[in-house]
Amino acid sequence: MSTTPTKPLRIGEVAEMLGTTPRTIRYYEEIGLLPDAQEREQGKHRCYTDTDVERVREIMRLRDLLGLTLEEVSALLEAEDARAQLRREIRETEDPAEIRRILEQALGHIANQLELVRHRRRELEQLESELVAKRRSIHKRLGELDA
Amino acid sequence: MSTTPTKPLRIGEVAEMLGTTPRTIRYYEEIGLLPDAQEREQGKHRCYTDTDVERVREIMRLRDLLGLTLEEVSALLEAEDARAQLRREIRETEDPAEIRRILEQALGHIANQLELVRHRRRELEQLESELVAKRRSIHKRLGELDA
DNA sequence: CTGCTACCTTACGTTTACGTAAACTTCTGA
DNA sequence: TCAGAAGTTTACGTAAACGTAAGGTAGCAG
Repeated sequence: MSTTPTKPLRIGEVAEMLGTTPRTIRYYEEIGLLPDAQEREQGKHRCYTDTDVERVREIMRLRDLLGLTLEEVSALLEAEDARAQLRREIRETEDPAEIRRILEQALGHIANQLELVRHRRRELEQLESELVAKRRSIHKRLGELDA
Repeated sequence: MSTTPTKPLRIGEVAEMLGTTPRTIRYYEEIGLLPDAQEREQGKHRCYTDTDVERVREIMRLRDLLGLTLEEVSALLEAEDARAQLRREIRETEDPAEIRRILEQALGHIANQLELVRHRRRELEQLESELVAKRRSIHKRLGELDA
């Protein structure tokens, strides 16, 4: 997945890629949504991998599409965190029971997200069909106007 | 306003029906999203018809599902406003050309809303399928763990 | 080395969408 | 009629999610 050693990105580049601002990314780091990348020394420039970029994109998507607060996003993203942790632990041939526990936990978090997403989608579909009905009604009246 | 003479509701009832607060409804009125119902005299209680309730519900839905600001909602709801205006004008057997103009305008606003809704829905579906993929991947790894 | 640009930290400012409090009034059931 | 619940106006408060400005630094091109 992240096995491709891509050139590290600076905060401005990441921001532009995602249609946001450096301030927003720093803010996410500030509130703990993003890890202080690469144990940076004070004053040094932040640099990001494309895995980091994906995480920011995911944050913004959950925020926008589900209308979650950043705190709620933080809770939901525990699944990603668990998977990341898993990748680290797997390298050390960890106890299979522990691996199973982590996987099952991630599964639970993903189920939560899916529930939210599907609920939202149903609501949107409802709204969409109401709009279509309205449009049809108007078209009908326009037709009657011609008669 | 509506043809069914339902018992007028007070602000607290409306709020509870919609899972919100009186303050929110007053706020919507304050910023012009809701008309100051029924040319109320200073200090008298507000009262609402079920048409009014529907409007508030619609506002909240657009706000939540599409993530719009109240100002943006206001712009989108011009379609409803046009339809309401239409109903008034139709009673006075207005010029058919004018009616057609209003209808076509409402049609445009509804098309706007539909575009927004559909775009959102597609994004949600994308997110949903990614989640399903992740889940499948985890299940697969759990299966391998058993082997 | 020099200069320029993007970045860093700190800290206060801003907008949206209400929450909350106070002092008073309108309604409604007994 | 009258008490108490619910409503009204006015006005200040607030939380989330950044924006913005100031004063200094890192990093790279030449």
